[in-house]
Amino acid sequence: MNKDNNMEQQILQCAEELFLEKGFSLVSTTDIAKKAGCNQALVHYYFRTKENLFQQIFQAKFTKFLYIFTTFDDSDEPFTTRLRKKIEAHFDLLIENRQIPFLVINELILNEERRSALVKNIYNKNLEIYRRFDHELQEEIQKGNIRPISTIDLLINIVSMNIIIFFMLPMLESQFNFDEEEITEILQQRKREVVETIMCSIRPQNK
Amino acid sequence: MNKDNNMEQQILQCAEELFLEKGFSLVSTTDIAKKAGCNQALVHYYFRTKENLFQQIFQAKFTKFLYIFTTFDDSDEPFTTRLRKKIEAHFDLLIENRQIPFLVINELILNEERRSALVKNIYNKNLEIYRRFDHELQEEIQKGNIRPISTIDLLINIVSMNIIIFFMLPMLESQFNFDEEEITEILQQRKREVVETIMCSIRPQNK
DNA sequence: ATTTTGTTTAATAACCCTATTAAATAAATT
DNA sequence: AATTTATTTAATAGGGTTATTAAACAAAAT
Repeated sequence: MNKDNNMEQQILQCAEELFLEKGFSLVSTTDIAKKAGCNQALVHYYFRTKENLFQQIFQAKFTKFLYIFTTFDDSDEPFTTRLRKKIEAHFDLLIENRQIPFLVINELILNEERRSALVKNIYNKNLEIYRRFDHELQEEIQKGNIRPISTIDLLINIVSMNIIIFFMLPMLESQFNFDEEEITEILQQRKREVVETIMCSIRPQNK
Repeated sequence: MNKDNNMEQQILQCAEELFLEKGFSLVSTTDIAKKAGCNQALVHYYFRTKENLFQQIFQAKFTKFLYIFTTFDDSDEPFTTRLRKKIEAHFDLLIENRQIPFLVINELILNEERRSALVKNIYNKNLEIYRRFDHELQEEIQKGNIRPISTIDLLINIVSMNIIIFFMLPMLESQFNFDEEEITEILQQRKREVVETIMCSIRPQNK
């Protein structure tokens, strides 16, 4: 409703918030219109279908969700230092977008078509990055700096431990009544613990 | 529709399958009736409301989901052996109920009332078990057998790594076309990896 | 100033949803 | 056999949903 911020943007913005909160199916175009302050038909005028609108939002969120698979730091710091930073960066990204894990898991499980489209997309785009990481990791294992582990298992471990706390946030907020400050602290602590757990878990056996 | 298996059971059974597959809101009482082979009104006759029907199913699933929080093995094996077994038992339970993680996460995030009711219930029922586990773990840490870690972080790590693969199953099945046998193998391998990761992650620093 | 284009709304078609009602059928009890 | 009770169905109220349409309004271009 800002003067040069047009209604199309407003709708997109409101839809994003609602979808993140409740997922695709629990948000109606009427809800979106109400929040954006416009007529329900306008949502369809700009985006034609609800599915369309959702796609535009979901794609970007999914990339963030898989950050750990889709970025590569080629500075000359040691591997473990870079890995640690990558885990932290992923976690920080999720802190800024706390509902992403819920949205992604939810829609990916529920909607076969979405799954199919996204997986292919991401897979093709990031294969090269994955290969470089894979190569580096297996080299470190060869050198005996890291215990043997498959690249995919390690990445899955990281993603899983990074996202889990965000599934628990609604509980911490509404059941245990933590306030925003406490939640921030819990998240920071959890981040440290994930990094610690991962780093410990890849130490070679004989060291 | 079996002769002594009455329709009430049939409805419950079908509802369970559908809820596990799609969650509460994407399953209608009409869907349930169709699957059970009866009139839609009958679902309401036996269970009055859809919410009611769902509750009966969800409660049991939730307990399984938190198995790791709600069981205690007091055999005289060493702590780490029992921990390993507990992780495996939890994972095996999820193998038998693969959609539980999705259902639980989904409904717990979406529905404040469900959350509230269940959390209190579980919390009260299992506080004693949690305390015993906590006591044992911290004792092992004192003895230097395990690196310092909070009990809750350890349990969260286990749950998170145990459940994540079940979020990925739909993708493995429909996108990468793994068949049932391959999935079984993937799950077994993932179980081993989780156990390995956890056991490695709690080794004391100096060993 | 008027036409053209873009934005927004009210109205509505064509669904699907839960829950209830009364009526029909089947089973159990007297 | 007749009556009571339990099971099942058809019909429907009252609500919500997406998407489209035609009409109203505003802005830009001629």
